Amino acid sequence: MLSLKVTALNRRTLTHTRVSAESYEGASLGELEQAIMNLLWDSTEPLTANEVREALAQRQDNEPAITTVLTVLGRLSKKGFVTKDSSRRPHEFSAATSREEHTVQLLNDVLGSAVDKHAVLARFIGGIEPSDAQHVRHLLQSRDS
Amino acid sequence: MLSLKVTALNRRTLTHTRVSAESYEGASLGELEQAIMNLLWDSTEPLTANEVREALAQRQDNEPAITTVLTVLGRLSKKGFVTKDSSRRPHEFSAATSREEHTVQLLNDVLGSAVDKHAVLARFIGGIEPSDAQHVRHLLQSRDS
DNA sequence: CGTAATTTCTACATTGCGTAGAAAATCTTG
DNA sequence: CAAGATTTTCTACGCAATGTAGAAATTACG
Repeated sequence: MLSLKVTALNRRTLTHTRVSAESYEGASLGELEQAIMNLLWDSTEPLTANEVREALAQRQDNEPAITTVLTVLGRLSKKGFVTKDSSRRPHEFSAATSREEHTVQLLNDVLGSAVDKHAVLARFIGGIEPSDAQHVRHLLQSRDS
Repeated sequence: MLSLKVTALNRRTLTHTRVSAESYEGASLGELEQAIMNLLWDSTEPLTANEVREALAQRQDNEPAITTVLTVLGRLSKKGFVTKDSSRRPHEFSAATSREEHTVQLLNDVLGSAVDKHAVLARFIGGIEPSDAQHVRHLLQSRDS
């Protein structure tokens, strides 16, 4: 997505124009970013920076400074993963998309990058657990047909 | 490098349960890394660094210095994506796994990181193209028949 | 208004990748 | 075998992303 256009410029700009290649990388998050997204996904309500911070501490991870939490939340906002409600006083943050949607996005990005989609699907389907296979069968039945 | 030791100490402080969606990040490659992997995947024979370099030039991409190619090949080796045959004089490099295997690995990593696998599969299957759905149907039939 | 909470701004350290020169190892050839 | 050519390793830089947080600005509250 974002990465593709820059690639073209890369030829001229030449050296030192670092670009994250694969589209699914754009969706890959750092450790703290991921941890925070998990909190937001797990919460039905939006969370404030302080609530996030406390939740992180509770989880026995580290307890980052509140500014750290805000910085990361800001970056996640900029990336479109988080929505910020600045109208409320302690600003409230929530996940922009559901966890499943996000995961599906990753799956589609990966599959979309496949040269031979059929071959990939073949191996993928061939390798999933029986219960999952059964599940997929049902899904396909109740799909469009 | 000096930094390595320090890094280890810092890591200890930050230690997270590096489980979650971490794994597929290890499989994400930079632009040049990806380009080189594609060359190796496209080639039936192992390639030398110079062959890789020339192929990159041919593809109208840039023509990196041979040392650059070797550096990247070395990194890919270290990551396990590339196998190096040092017994032959210009060392020969080949992809450690097939492109499909690699893609499937990515898919499984993503799916493995899913909290609610069924929900993810539901959305995923629900969203694929009809032709792919058909393909998956066939795959499932001939699966554990 | 003044203090406390909150948010933004700025900045530093580390890491991964693209990049490649310098130096070392190895090969080729006369 | 020596000297040049080729190949490989070592070292290092620039830059972007991320984790980290202090300083400063903003806003809320008594």
